[in-house]
Amino acid sequence: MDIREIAKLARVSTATVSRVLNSVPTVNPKLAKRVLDAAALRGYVPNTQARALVSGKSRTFGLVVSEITNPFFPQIVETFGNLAVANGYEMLLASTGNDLKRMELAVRRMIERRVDGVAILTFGMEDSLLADLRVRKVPLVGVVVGPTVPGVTNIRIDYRHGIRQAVQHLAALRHQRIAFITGPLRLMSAMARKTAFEESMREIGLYAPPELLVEGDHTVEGGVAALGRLVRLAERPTAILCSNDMTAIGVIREAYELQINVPNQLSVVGFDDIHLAQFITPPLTTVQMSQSELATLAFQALLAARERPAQTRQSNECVLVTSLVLRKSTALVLGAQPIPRPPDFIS
Amino acid sequence: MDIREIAKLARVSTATVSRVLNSVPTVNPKLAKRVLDAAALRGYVPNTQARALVSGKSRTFGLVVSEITNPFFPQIVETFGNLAVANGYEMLLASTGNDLKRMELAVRRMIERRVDGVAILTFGMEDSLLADLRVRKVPLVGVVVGPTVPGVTNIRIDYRHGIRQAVQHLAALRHQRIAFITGPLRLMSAMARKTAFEESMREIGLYAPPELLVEGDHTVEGGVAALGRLVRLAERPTAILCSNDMTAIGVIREAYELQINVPNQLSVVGFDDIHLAQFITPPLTTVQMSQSELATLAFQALLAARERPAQTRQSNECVLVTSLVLRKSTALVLGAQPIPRPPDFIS
DNA sequence: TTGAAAGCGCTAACAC
DNA sequence: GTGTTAGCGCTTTCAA
Repeated sequence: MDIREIAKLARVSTATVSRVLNSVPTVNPKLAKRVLDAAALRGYVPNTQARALVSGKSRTFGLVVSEITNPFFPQIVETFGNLAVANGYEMLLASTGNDLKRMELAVRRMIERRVDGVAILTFGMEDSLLADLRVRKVPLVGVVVGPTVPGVTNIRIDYRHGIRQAVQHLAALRHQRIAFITGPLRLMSAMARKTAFEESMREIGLYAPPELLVEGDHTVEGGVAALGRLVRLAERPTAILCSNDMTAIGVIREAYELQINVPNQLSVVGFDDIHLAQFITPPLTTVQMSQSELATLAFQALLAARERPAQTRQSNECVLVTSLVLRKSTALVLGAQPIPRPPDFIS
Repeated sequence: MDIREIAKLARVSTATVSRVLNSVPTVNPKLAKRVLDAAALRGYVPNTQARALVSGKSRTFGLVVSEITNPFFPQIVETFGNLAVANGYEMLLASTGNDLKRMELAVRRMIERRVDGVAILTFGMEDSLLADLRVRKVPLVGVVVGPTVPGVTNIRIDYRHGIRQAVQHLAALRHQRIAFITGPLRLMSAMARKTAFEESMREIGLYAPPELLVEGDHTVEGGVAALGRLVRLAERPTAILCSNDMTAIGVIREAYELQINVPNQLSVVGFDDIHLAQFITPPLTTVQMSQSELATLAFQALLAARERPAQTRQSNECVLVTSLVLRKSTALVLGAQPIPRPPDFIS
């Protein structure tokens, strides 16, 4: 069944059917109704491939993430996908696992399917991803940590804001020995978080000795291992800030194993605020980086690029702010004396 | 850049280029090399829409799930997506939230993009999903709980096997008051799990009184609420089997809140074995329903349907078995006397 | 305002 | 074994 069949049934030309289906306003309402009725009668659905072929637009956006099974990403996929559908687009999903081969495969798929734009939300716009897509003038948006990437919409994450809040929150609870468990330091995003931590500490006159900066890998297992190392220290930390929530979950799990009470003997703060963070025991205090906001920023940038000619697209930049969410995994440092209440002003 | 440009560069016809690119074996290797070189030189990538248009196959499979943010599904999406790519397909993802409107939208999208098959992994092949796709002879595969659905590949889940193992495991730990927290009972899958529980109990001469069967909703919050109700009982259960892992996580969280030790004062068993189950505290004993196996079964069925003409496709059925995974959230019932060791045979 | 017809990039039947 | 060519289903000039 095709447009010709509907045209014949409605006794108009295929051009008119096409116009009606694309809401071209200059069509006689009488004819339009005939077309719509015919289409409904036959259950006609236009063929997207034919449309794409002639229009040169696939109405598909690519979304590149690190790993769908990483709890950080499903919310992004969900939001991006919903926005896509709401705007008549489809989403081409690629999960690269930060692996070069898979990145190249992802790019190849995007090009084959002629996507109208690609959002790279792997927290590092790897060159292997960019080069081919650039040549083909595919609109690009991605998360940036270092210098602004030219010819691309940059979503800059303000790690500092949330991490500073976390550090100051811990300091307010009288913590001084605050450890930081990093992510894999080859990832720019992990590096940026670590740097933000160090700067935030320095800012309030605290010092994080090297033994309190331990490298994790953004997995639960990594958190488990990292706590294992930290408790062997002569002087243990009283609080731990983690580079992501999965790490924090690992820390809490291992603390339980080691009979260390969280938050009373050890305060733990995560990063990301994945959905699950509020449901672990105790509910995790963490720095929120809104996944839905990130996905929305990325999608909007792609949608905007659609209208604009390629040369007008100078690299613009937007910022995603992070901020602390207080839950139950932090407490006053053990043995801290409450400051005595001053005599009441009135009585 | 198109096939003609490559043809000209390689001094052959477009037909030959097409043959080379599709690995038709009867092409002169000399010419083939010229074509491949030309394509590589120009970075030529065939246009999938044009291919789809002429071949009538989009090389896209639809995947319908309930909710990507439900931790059960990302692994399915991952596996299905990887298999798709490995076989030259793309995945069209739809998340319906068991909502009628969204289901219909999903079907519409699938039809518009002319998918070559649809896997419905929402644990209930809703009629609103099936009708339209059937009319258009789209190969279908789905999870079935009740009677076999005709004209579709049915993946039947053997809930009984795993749940029976769970019940017998608890019984072996001397539990007699075993509660079951169900999912939303309008879902056939939740109903099937509940039934499997009741039958497994009866089978070993245990009885689950109505007050020990409480309705949850497959969320963490639901688990929290359900435990709240169970602890108010005059005679509390000593073990709880949950209809899914999220519920179990909720139970464990609330137990912590109520100072009930899991597993020593309360044994908890989940269902699904989501990735996270092994990382909560204590690691969750649960009934595994392999997500990757499910996705693989679904994908293979779609791939197989591709070769077969529509009428040959009588509804075939395959089974996915569930089975208990032992971790740390269950223990001997409190106060159970160990059975005294008999005098040693030798001494 | 509507229709006729060209053509998007590719595959496959047919001819050589 | 290779080339010529007719479409796949649609949009979009252009002419009426």
